[in-house]
Amino acid sequence: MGDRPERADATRNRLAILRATEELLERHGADHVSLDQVAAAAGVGKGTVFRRFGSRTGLFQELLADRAVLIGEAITTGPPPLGPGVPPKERLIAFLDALADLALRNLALISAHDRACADDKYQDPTYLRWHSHVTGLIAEARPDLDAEFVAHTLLACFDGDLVRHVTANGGRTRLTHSIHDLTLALLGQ
Amino acid sequence: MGDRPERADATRNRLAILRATEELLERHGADHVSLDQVAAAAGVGKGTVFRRFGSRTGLFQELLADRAVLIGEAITTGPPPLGPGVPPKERLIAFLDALADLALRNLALISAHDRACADDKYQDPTYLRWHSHVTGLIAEARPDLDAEFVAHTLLACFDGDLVRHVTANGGRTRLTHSIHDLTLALLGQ
DNA sequence: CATCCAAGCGGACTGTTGGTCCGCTTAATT
DNA sequence: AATTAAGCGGACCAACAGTCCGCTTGGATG
Repeated sequence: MGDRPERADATRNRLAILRATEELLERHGADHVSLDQVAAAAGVGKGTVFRRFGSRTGLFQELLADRAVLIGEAITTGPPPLGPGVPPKERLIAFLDALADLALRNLALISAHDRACADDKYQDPTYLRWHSHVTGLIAEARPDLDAEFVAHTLLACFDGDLVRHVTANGGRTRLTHSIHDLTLALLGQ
Repeated sequence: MGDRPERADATRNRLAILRATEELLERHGADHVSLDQVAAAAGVGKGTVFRRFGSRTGLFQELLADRAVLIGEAITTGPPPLGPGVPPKERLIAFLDALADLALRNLALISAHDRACADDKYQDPTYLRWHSHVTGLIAEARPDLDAEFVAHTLLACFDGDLVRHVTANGGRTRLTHSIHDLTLALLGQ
């Protein structure tokens, strides 16, 4: 394919946009971040943002994908318990712990991503990867359940608003404990 | 309090707005329904919509509250298994079945409501009522779990997009069966 | 029935935002 | 140095939530 390498200025701008978006998300809430602001903060024109990311949704998807790279590698080729080689129950718990960690460290991004992908949540590559991983583990541990459905339900635990709401009173330990208990109850024992 | 009764024209317009909203939701998808359209379809001015419902969110909340009245009565004062008088497990399953029914009959409304309440999901009176009901039943059946958290998770099964996605391949029976199985697994057999 | 007035009305108007367009600039290649 | 397509930026557009205010009217009063 004629996939020319990215031009130097394009690379510079792409990184500036991603960094600016993160910073704005951090500073203002998950809402209240318009693409005009992003463009201004990144020191580029609005057109540049849209040419590269296609849409608001695309921007947040790519940003989340970026933050999810490490987990993605860990579950496919990393060592146990995230990587293969342990019973599904342990592996699922390890994965959910990792996700909780990611969610807590990127709360604003998660919320913004949720809202931006409201329509086509089931098209987002990152979500799909997570979903298929969880589906596989559930199918293995509890073949009697509708693994796909349960996987969606489990991933719903990381909804930005829910995470914020739960940690707001109970802190991070409440979140991880609750998910832990929920998962064990689900998988039986 | 000086709560004058609603003026006749106000009543007429309120009903027209609610009916128009339902019809537009039905016809077009959950998105693609602007309040300008609603006002036009109802044959009233835009100001009238906002005076009565306050905001887009308010409109969808009130519409959902309307559709949820019957279930609300059934769980507080109705006969078992929705009303009191049976073990929590049965009562929870009956409630979730009723919700699934409601969701399936009002899919577009549910989606629109979800999106409109994205910010303050935990302020919506209808959601709160459902949540506290489910929380109570779970606390009774499984005192070892974080009932509030699990209740949020269970109610996430009725996310408009998830319902659409699941019923799209598997139909209504897949939805109810999956929820059924999930609940039983959670409550321990 | 005539009068009155506050509740109600409607639609023009505003501010914000996601997304588009197109003439100009520049990185990279020759 | 010349060439050219990839990239740029910001003016522009359309859609939408929400506000405002001068006009209308339901219904209460005498």
